[in-house]
Amino acid sequence: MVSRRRVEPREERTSRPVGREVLCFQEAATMADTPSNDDDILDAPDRGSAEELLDAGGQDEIGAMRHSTAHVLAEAVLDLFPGTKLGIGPAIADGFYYDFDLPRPLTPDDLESIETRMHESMAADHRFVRKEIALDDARAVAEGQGQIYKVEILDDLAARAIAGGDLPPVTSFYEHGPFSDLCKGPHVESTGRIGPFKLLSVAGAYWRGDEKRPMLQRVYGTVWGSQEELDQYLWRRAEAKKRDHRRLGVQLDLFSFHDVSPGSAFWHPKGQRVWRTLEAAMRELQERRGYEEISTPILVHKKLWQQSGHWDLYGDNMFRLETEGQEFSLKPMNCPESTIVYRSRLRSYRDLPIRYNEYGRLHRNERSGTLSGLTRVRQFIQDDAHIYVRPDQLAAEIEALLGEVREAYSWFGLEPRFAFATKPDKALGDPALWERAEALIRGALDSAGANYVVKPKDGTFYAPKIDIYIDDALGREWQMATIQVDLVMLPERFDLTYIDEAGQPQRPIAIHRAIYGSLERFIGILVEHFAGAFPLWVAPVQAVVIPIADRHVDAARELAAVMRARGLRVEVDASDGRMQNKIRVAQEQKVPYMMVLGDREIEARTASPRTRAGEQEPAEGWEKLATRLATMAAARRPD
RNA sequence: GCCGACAUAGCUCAGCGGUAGAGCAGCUGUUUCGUAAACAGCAGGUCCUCGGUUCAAAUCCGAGUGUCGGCUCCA
Repeated sequence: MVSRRRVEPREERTSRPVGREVLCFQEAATMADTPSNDDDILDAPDRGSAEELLDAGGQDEIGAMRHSTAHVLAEAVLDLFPGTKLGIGPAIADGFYYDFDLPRPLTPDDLESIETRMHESMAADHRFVRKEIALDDARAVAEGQGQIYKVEILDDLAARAIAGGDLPPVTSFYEHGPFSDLCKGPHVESTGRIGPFKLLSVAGAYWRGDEKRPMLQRVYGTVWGSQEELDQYLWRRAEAKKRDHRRLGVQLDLFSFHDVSPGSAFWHPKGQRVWRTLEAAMRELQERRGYEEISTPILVHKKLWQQSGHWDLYGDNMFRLETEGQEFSLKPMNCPESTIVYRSRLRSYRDLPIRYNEYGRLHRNERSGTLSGLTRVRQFIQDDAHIYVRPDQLAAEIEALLGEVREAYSWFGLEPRFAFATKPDKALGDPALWERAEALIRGALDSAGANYVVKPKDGTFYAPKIDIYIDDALGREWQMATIQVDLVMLPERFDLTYIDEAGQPQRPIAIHRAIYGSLERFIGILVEHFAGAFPLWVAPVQAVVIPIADRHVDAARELAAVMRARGLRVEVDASDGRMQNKIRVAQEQKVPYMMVLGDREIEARTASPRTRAGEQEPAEGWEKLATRLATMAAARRPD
């Protein structure tokens, strides 16, 4: 079933505030989010209409309040910093922002005084009054006030009105107290109706998102209907900070970053154990599903990238180097090289599908400002695979892939959601091929019964794709897996063929797929999702044996050996500390099971595991216990 | 890359012109303990790097690097 409703950005939850949801001004809204070159995926006959575009977040009450708070923020800033030029101030998920061109950078102290000033405005309970005004008059007013950004918006509005003839040459202002702002509304009745709020941060933001335009200062804030909701939101933020994988990565000794290689993780033994466990699980799935693993060079001559199209379209993101007058690049993707293996001999229609998986080390030269822990890196490894199929096999293969996604995510208790991303503006290949690929994907999604949304123009430059999203334990959305159906880059550019029943060469279709995506990123997300308390099967240390006194250490080592013989990852805490302290340490390391060993247990050769949840399980014989835990771990359950 | 902030012991942080501190971790000793922190002592730092101002710089200024919050980009 095709989701024919317009993809509604408001429904997207993201892990950070994204200011594109709802915008105050027509042009801003148009620029930010409206697909201009639509196809039948979208059914929005009224898209572009003034009514829709001007809706400033007031579709619901809380949106109207957030937007109203942005106005009060602007009032306060204008009051405290005369001469401030206003940008735009929309409602966003969980709050609002306003962009300002200020005489000097804002500090955290400024936020406090701005908040104070805002409280005054709210106490005064100014009414929000809507004023209709002719565009020309509005422009004159804005110009008189030196509000150059508003003038720009009004000029654009006027241009559209003239060009389209469908806009009344009238616009609206909203006034409250001394403040007036170009705005469609709606707003709450008065400033006194605004709930508890808090200003959160200041950040730079280009005017209209264009890096060639001036950088404005964006103030982010949050506002809620009740103190309780505000507190809950702030708690969620604090909780997210506690779960931050960069923080837990240090605490749990999983990985570190160093300035000798910005954007690339150093994996410590425990992190590497997590890594290898995930990799082994995926390899097991892949072998079971008919994949064959390959391995290709990291350092590759530019002619390969010229052939694939990366050199032109992706070159800025590639690390290049030169030797003996020849230019090479570190590979940013595995795909072009998989074709070399494919082409190493003639392929028959009977050979397909061919499924090559590869855990290749990739380098992408991400801009320095975008690097962020494990979620945005310059070096990473994907659980990557390239599948070559006949056209008649495509639908079945995609269905199988959707099944793989569901299986793999069930190991972590994650629910995948699907999004179908179509042709971007900057794309390779014949538009007819794109149309065909998109139709095939939609058909496969439908027959797999997948529930999905459509993301227009969000495909890669060589393929439409299915992106898979999950919501983590804090309700944050993450993009994870991707399935890309490539009729262009690999098959056409590398002239791939197979010989059909009639002895004629035919073009295969290539599918690029990664289910974890980058292992780095996936582990980072898992750390945050589980707050570091990995499921038993993933935990770097699955159990710690805790001898009560020194005389119990030998027995503890024996028990550990019994458990290791069952493939469990077990450590013995033979330190000088007291048992209580050893428990505390294991607890802080989020070790799933602790086995306290004293005279009683050793006598009976039993142990009673304490879980990290603080539960005490009944005593069990060593062999039985080891077998039980090993069975649980092998089941790959999400707890 | 751009805007802003930050960078002090392994970790978390204090000090903010007079030459470096705490807690935890580590080491040593005492303790041998029954389900989330035993006690004592010791050791540990080119205060990110380079340059400048100053009698004197961790502290003020500039540049660089890295990190963080965003913008932008994004397979």
